[in-house]
Amino acid sequence: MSEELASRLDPQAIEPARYAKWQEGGYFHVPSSRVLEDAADPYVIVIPPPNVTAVLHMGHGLNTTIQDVLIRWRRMQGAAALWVPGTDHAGIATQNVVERELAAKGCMRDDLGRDRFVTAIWNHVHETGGAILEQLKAIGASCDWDRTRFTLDDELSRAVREVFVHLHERGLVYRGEYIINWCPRCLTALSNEEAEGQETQGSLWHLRYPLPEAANSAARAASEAGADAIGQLDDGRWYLTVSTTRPETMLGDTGVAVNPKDERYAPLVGCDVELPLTGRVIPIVADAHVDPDFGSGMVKVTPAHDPNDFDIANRTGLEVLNVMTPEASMSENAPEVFRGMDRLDARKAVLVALGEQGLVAGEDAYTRSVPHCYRCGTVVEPRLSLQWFVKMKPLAEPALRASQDGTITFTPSHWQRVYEHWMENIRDWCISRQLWWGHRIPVWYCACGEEIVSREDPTDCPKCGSAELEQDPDVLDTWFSSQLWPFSVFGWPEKTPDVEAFYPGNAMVTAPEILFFWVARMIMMGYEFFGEPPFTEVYLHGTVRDMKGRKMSKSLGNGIDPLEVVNTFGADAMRYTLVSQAAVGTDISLDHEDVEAAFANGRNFANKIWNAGRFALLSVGDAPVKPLSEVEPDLALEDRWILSRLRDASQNATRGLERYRLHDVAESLYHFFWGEVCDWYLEWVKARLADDGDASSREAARSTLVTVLDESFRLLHPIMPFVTAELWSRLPWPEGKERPEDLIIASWPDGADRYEDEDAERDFAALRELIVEVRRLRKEYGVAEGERIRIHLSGADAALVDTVSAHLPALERLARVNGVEQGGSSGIGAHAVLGGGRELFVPLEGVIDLERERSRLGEQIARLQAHGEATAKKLQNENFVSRAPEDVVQKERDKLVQLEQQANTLQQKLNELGGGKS
RNA sequence: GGUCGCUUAGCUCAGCUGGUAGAGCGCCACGUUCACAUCGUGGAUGUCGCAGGUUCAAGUCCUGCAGCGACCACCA
Repeated sequence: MSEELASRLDPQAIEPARYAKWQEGGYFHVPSSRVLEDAADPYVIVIPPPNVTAVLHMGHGLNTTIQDVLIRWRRMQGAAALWVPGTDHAGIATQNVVERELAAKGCMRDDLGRDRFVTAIWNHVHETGGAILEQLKAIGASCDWDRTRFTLDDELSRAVREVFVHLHERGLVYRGEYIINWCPRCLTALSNEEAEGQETQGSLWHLRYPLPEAANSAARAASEAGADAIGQLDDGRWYLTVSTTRPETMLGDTGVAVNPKDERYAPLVGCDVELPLTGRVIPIVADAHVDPDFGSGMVKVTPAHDPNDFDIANRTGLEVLNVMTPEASMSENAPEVFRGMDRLDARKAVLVALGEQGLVAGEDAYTRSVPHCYRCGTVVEPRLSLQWFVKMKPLAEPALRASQDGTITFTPSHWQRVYEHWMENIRDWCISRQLWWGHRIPVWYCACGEEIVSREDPTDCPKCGSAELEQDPDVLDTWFSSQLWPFSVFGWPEKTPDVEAFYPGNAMVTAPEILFFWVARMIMMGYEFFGEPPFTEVYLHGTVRDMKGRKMSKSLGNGIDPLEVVNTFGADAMRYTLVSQAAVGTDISLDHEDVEAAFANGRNFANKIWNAGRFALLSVGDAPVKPLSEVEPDLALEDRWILSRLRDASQNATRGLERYRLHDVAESLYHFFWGEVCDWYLEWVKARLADDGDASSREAARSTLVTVLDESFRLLHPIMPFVTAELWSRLPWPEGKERPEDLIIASWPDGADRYEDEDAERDFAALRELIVEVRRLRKEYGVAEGERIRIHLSGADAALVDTVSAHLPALERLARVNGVEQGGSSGIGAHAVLGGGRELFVPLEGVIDLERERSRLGEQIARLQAHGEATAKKLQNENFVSRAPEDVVQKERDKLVQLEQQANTLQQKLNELGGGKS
C-alpha cells in the first residue's frame, strides 16, 4: 500500500522531485541515433531563446507551457520529440544592462575600453545569465538540457560567420552609406523593425525661406499663378514656405524641392533660395517624390537626416550635409550658435531665431508616428552613415512562396497575410551595430585599401602582404544570429548527425511581436541554406495582459511572477490556467491584483485530480488488478459508459492538439475528468468498490477505474505533468501488462483501441437525466435529505423502467430513490418532462405546495407550447421542408410530436390538480 | 493613409464547417455519513455593439456605421 496521501495537493512536495526524476531518467534527451538508427519520427521544436539576462515573466510561462504540451504529447506518441533550449546574447539589451550597472559605479564603457567591457559583460552573463533556463524547469519544461545553446557559443559563432561570408559572396551583403535609424542613446544603428513607431502629438511648422532678388520675377510669377506659399516679407523680399515637424533639420537643408508637374512653382525651379540662420544659399529642384497637395507643395530637403530627402539628393545632385553628432546634438556643420545643442533644444532655438526674423509662418498641431528605439525608448534619428546591409528581396522570394503555396501554415491563419505583406514589401536589412557585445563583423581592412571578408581571421593582406589589418569594429544585429538558430544549434555548418536528424523541425511557437524580427528571417535562412524551411507550422500565441488590457511589464508593475505562482499554486495549476485561457488568436488576461483568483481554477482542478486519484488508490487497494479484457463480461452499465466516454475524450484531445486548439483540449479534459469521471463514475461505483460487495462486480469496477485513471492521466499529462505522473506512478497495474517507467513516456491513448458503446451512452444519459431531475424536484419541493421517494416513469421508452430498476441501488444513493414504477402518474406530486418523450412523476403527498405546483405546471406548459408553435411554424414553411437536409427536418418533426405530447400530459396533470386551463 | 482584429451573462472570455447560446470566476439557496469546502447538490443571469442584406434558418456569411485595439506605411 502506498503511503498516506495528503488530502490537499501540495505541489512543492511532488513537483521538484518528479522533475529531478525525469532528468535523471534522461527522458528529455533525444540523441540523433533515435532518428538515424532507430528510425523514430523526429518532432522538433527549437525554443525562442530568451535573452540571456532575462527574468522569467508570464509571457515566457505561456510560451513554455504551449511548447511543453506539444513536446510531451508527441513524445508520448512515440516520436523522437526534441525541444532544444538556449539563450540569446541579445546585443543591445544585454549591453545596456551592463552599461547601467557600470554607470551606477560612475563608469562608462569607454573608460574600460572594448576588451575589458566585453569581459565585464561575459562576467555578468556567467554570473546571472541563463538563470531563466533554470526557471523554465520549475514550470516543467521538458527541454533537452544537454543541448542548451547560447548564440555566442563558438559553434554558433562559426555559423554566423559562414552565413555572413556566404551572403557576401552571393552579393547579398553589402556596405554602403545610407540613411539608417540611429539611436542617439545606444549610439548604434537599428534595423527598420527595431525602430518602433509611436503615435506622437507634435507640430507641423511652416517656415519661410527668403528668395534672392534674382528670383523676384519668378516668385512674382509663381505668386500670380496662385501659389499661396509664395509671398513677400515686410521688407519686400519674396519668400517661399516649407513645412517640417523637425525644424532643427533645416540647418542641414541643401535644397528645396517641388514636383516637376507642379505648374505653380515651375518658374522657380533652378532658382536659389536663402537658407536662414546659415548664410547658405541652396537651389530649388524638381523631384517627382514631392506631393503637390501636401502643405505648400514645397519640401525642404535635408539629405543627411531624412531617407526621402536622401533619395531626392541622389536624384538631383544636391549636397549632403550632416549637422548632427551621433548623440543627436548639433554638430560643427551647424551654425556656431547652435553647436552642441541637443536636437530638441536646437529645435526651440531655431524656431525662436526664425521667429525673430519673421520667418515662422505658423504652427499646426500634428500627430504622426515617431520611431523609438525598441530597447531604450529614445526617439530614433534618421542618420546618414556607413553600414552593412543584407539585400533581402532574393531571400524573401522562396519564403514568400512557402506561405502562398501552403508549405508553411500559420495559426491563427490571419498572420499569413501579415507575413506575406511584409515579405512582399521587404526592405534591405541594416545588420551592423555600433556595439561591442555580439558577433563582430568578419571583415578586415588593410591600409592598402583591401577589404577582406573571411571565415577565418586573416593574418595578412592577400594584396599587399601587410599584417596591419583592422577588423571592422561593428558587431552584427543580434537577430542575425537568431535567424540561424534552427540549424546553428545542431552544429551547422558542419555536417553533423544532428543536422541530418533534426533539420528541418516541425513547429515554431512564439509571440506575434517577433514575426518579422525572427520567424520570417529564420524561414529565409532555411531556404537559403537548406532549400527548405526550418519548420512548417507557425503557432503564434497571444500576449499576457492585466485586467485593463495592458501588457504585463516590469515598468508598469502589473506583472505576475510565474515562480511565485508555481510556489503557491503549483506548475500544474499555472499551466492549466494558461492553456485553458489561450484560445487560438486571443490574448490572456490575468488579474495581477488577485493572483489567487487568477489561478484558482487551475489549482482547484489539480487538487481535484489529486483527490480523485487519492480516493481511487484507497478504494482499489494494492491487490493486483485484472486486465479489462478479463472482466469484460462483468462490466456494468456505468463501466461501459465511462469507457465509451474515455474514448471520446481521447479522440477529442488528439484532434484538438493536432489543430493547436489547446484551450479546447484543456477544457474538454476538465469537463470529462471532473464532470464525468469524478461527479458520476466515481460516485456511482463507490458501493461496488467497497469490500463487502459482489466480488466479480468489484473486480470489474477496479479494472475499469484503473483503466480510466490510467488513460485520463495520460491525456492530462501534457498539460498537467506533475500531479498526473505522481498519481500514475502509484496506480496498481493490471497483471501481465508492461508498465512504462514513467508516465512521461507512456503511450498516448488515441482512443482507437476502444469501441464506442452507444447503448451504454444512451442508457446512462437517461439515468443521469433522471437523477438530476429527481434532485431538482426534491430541492424545489423541499423534500428532506433523508426521505426516500418512489418515482413514476412513463413515456415512449418503456425499457427505461427496467434499466432504472436495475440500478436502484445507485439511484438510492444519488437521488434517494427507493422504487420505480411505470406510468401511474396520478395523484399529487412533482412532475418533470424529460427528453425523449419521457416523463417523471414523483408522488409527494403531503409535501407538495399545490398552488405552487399549479403555477409551475402552467409556466412549463406555456413554454412547451411556445416552443411547439415555433416548431410547427417552421414545419409549415414549404421552403424549410423542401430545402433543409432531411435529418434536420425529421428532427424538427420529432421535436414537435414530443412537445405536443409533453404539453398534453402536463395539461392533464394540471387538470387533475384542479388548475384551470393555461 | 493601408491592412487586420475585437464588440456574447456582473467580470475575463469560448463558440471550428450557419439549425432558437456556453465555460471559469463571481452571485443565491441548501449541505460537512469517511476522495476533495481548493468540495457537493440545486439555482438565477444575455433584445450575442447598431442598421441593413443573403438564407427555409445568422452570434455564426455579406455590406455599412459606431466604439476599442493591433500592425504596416518615405507625405515633408
